[in-house]
Amino acid sequence: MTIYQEQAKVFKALCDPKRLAILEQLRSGEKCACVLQELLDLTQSGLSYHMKILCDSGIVSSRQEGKWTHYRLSSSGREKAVELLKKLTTPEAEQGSACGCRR
Amino acid sequence: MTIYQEQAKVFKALCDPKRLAILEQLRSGEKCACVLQELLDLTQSGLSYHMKILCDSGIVSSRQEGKWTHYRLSSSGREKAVELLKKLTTPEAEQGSACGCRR
DNA sequence: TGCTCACATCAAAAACTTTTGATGTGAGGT
DNA sequence: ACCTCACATCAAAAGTTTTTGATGTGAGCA
Repeated sequence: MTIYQEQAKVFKALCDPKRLAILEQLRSGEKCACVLQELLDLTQSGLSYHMKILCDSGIVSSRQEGKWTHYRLSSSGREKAVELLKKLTTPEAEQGSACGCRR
Repeated sequence: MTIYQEQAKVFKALCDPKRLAILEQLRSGEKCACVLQELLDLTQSGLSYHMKILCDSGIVSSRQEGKWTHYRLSSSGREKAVELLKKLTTPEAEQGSACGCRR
């Protein structure tokens, strides 16, 4: 896997409308799989597929409680994603605390 | 087009390895199409296809100079993308300047 | 132990994206 | 006016992702 494919993973997680709808639900707090499935009208295996992609990307984390799986937004995942996005789209000279001084 | 599809557009731009390689080239400064094509060993129509996606997403902007097209990173595009990413992945309660006070 | 429920995994089909090679378009030079 | 160069657009093929329905797995309860 190239570095570009590795970096692309978190953005792939964000580029499907159903996954964005899942994230919107998680913004209001932790939800278990069966609740998400019902709220978003997804099939069971469809939800499972999308949750795997979201968790693998790091922006969602999960917690088991008996038979149930609860999902929530991960703040460390968010921070990593934001940093990566900035890194990929900021000109070299401007990175870090851009100062503009000559030295 | 749903709001989710609209929001997904900027992340779609970021989730292809060739487009990430193009962004990396643009980080060191504006480049014209023919230079990018040569540096990244892409076909002419292939480059054109990817540049359209990058420009449509807002993270790259272009400038004509006679027959040549020059591409560069757009700082407003970057800022919008970062804001959108934060918005999509931050719990409702935490948004804005999170304070934690009771009122 | 055996049953059920919640979720994961699988394989095939459907939907989408990217690549390729051909052709279109418009700026600039002769 | 005509030619060439730089890039855009197109349509078909190749590749990838998503959906679907079936089956697997492991926790908890009778």
